[in-house]
Amino acid sequence: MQADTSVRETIISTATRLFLSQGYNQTGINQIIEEAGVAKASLYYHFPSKEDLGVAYLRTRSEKWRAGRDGYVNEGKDAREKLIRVFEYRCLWLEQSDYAGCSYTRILTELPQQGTKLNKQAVANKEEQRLYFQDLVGQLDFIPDGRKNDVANTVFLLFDGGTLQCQVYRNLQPMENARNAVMELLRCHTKA
Amino acid sequence: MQADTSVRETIISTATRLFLSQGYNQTGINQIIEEAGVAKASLYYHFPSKEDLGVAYLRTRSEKWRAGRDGYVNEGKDAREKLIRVFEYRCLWLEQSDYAGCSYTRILTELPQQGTKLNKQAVANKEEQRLYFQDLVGQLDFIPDGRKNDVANTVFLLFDGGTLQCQVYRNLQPMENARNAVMELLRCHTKA
DNA sequence: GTCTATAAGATGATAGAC
DNA sequence: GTCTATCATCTTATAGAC
Repeated sequence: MQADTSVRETIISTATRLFLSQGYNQTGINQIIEEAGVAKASLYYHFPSKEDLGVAYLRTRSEKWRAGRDGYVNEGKDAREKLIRVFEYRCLWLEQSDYAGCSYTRILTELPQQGTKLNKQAVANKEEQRLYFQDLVGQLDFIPDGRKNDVANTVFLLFDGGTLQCQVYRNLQPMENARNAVMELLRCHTKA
Repeated sequence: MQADTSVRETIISTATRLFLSQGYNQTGINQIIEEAGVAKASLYYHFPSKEDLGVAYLRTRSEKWRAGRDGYVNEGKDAREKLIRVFEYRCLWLEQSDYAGCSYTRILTELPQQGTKLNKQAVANKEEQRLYFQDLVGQLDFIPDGRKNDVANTVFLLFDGGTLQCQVYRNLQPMENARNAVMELLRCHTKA
């Protein structure tokens, strides 16, 4: 039981490192088992297929993101501060992964075929992200109810755009630009 | 000479269709030659490797994008109208490709290894995109010079975010949201 | 649960005829 | 320039011993 958990987690963490640095399709099962130091049949004992390992990878990644994000964000004293802090935590997150970008988006781009287990998992993770921003913007009482959807959409666009461009340019500037744009967006709305 | 051009273009257009719908890594040489109706050695006569075909694909895609964009955008009467029209043309473009997203971004995500011919081509294409927005925003005379970089960055973030989310959700709503956000961003700056 | 050895098929690429 | 036939390698996955 202890050994079981350990091997399984070793495989996931090795796969995570390789998927993030090389991409899912460019990482073969052989490289994963070699660098994890386990036998091929051990991997297939814990995961029926590479796709199932991919699903476990996305789920683990999502749990870690949400836990880290909530811990950091909830130190903000109100919804406005919390929203800004999501963008600041995203900078830490991107730095930690060496600018690997968004794992959900990357899987969706590498495996565009709809309906597969892995594609569906990635879509679900992106949807969780969208709803998180919608919820947070909903708590901004200085924004009229009729404008909240527009603001939430714009914030989500800036978040995705910033994440993508940090991946492309391999530095934090785009995410900082996105955070600044959100701050200005909220300022504009207090004026209106 | 005539036949040469024709076969080469058939290969590129077939590869384009498959790369956009399935992704680069998930499209094998065998499928390309089969659907293009040419022999394997013919493909390797025109392109030394799959990567070279990938570079030709990106270049062709970029030429087509810039030609279509400029034709549509230059009907706008001033820089402000032109900027909005980029986002409107992007909607047409995304619809035409069945929401395939940005070919440059997708290649960068599928082949993150820096320094390869294909990766460098994609980075160059994205840079052209960034400079295009910088140039257009630079022509907006109602924006103070000191703010132009910030505005251009935000516009570029919304463009990339919109393109990505249209790919994920397979509809035009995110790009329309992005266009609306740009319109509001420019309105805010005229007020300030 | 973990191992070694192997299978069946796909991959990118080449040789040599025409 | 285009073809057929072939190559070495890599891919995911499984069988069966321990």
